[in-house]
Amino acid sequence: MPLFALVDCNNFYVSCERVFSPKLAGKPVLVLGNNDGIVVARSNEAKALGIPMGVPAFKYRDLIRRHDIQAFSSNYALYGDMSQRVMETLQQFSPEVEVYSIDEAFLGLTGFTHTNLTDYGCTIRATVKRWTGIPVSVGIAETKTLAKIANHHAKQSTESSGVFDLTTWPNRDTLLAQVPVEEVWGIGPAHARRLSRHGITTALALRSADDQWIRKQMGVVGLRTVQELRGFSCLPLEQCPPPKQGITCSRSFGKPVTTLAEMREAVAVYTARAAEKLRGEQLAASALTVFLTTNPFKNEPQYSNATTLRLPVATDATPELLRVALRGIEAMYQEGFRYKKAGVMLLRLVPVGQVQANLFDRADRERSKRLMKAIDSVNARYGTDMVRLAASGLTQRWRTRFTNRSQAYTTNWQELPLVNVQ
DNA sequence: TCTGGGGTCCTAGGACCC
DNA sequence: TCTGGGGTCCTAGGACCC
Repeated sequence: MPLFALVDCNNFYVSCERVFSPKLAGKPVLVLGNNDGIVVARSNEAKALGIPMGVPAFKYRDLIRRHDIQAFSSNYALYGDMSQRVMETLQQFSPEVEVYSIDEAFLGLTGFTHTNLTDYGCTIRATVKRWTGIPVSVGIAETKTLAKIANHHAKQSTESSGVFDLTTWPNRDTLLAQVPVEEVWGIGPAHARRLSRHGITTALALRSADDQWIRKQMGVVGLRTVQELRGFSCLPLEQCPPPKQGITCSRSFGKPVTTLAEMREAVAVYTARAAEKLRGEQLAASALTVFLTTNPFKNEPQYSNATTLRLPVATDATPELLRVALRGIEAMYQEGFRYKKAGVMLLRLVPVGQVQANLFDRADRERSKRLMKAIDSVNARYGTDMVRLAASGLTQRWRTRFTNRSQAYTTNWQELPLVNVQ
């Protein structure tokens, strides 16, 4: 029988901040997303004060002040590095580890029959905490979907102390009856609404749903979820991540954009950023999508559009991608709207070494490769956008605001934490 | 003033092929 | 009155995830 553990970091971004600011322990803490706009992580204390996930921070400004809640800008350099430390620590506990997201990993425990799995989970938890400072929860079950539920239970219940083994739990049905259907992995708002209209409101009810009906309503994905709830594993461990299919860079604007000149600048900045990521992954793009949209939350004229364009030859050079992206945005841009967001997606990615040449290709690819390499290394050393194309403009407008970002404690020599020794 | 960003997979339908 | 069947590829849209 297959067996899985889901190891999930508790309030991950907040926990990363706390590792380097221990005085935040026990206090309400938030981490905010792009331009400090919305809440992307909350400590338990902040959850208890009633701050939901994903809400705009400005709506809770009074509450934040009243309870002296610490609100950090997000610091992805720090979170990415801390994540890597956690994932490396987990490697020793199983030969099969799937890094599922920045703060979660599935461990294959199939064959660990002579181990007390609850004890094992406690060892994992204690080791990760000691080595990285990050608290985690561990859920163990026969399928990934059930391991998710077990993990959720481990986090919520006080007596499970962060580890929960569903395989030895005597009254599974009682537990599944307490899990709302929308909390099941793979059931989003749309499915949850449809299911509840048919009286299916808990994980237990979903488990006993009719296969034909599920197949028709929710496709094969939904059917897999139901089978997984029944204990039949349909979702295997994916140990080597599949190659990336697309690279996106998009942003909401701090202030609405109302001119084509500004829109061109924004698109130029996003294209440059996406192209940088592309080169970092040693990939080239053969197609590109640009999109723009107005603010759907506002009661004003709405317009959104997207264009996909092909590159004659797959490329990773910013100037080439930029020419195409600007052509796309100019074709779509309509005067008279207040634009809220735009973005660029690089698609049909191929490894740089395997680019198919084109008979009519006139570009000097060697030269542009050297140019891109020079720009990337200058920017890596002296800071983002130190060197950039003129189309990106001279203002700082398109840079994300971080009013309260912590230091890159673990990835930048200039920002190492200092310790006073008496 | 202020409502995220970056992904994946599946399905249906159209175009096209023999 | 009769108007194929089977296959592939591509795209757009919808659903989900963290």
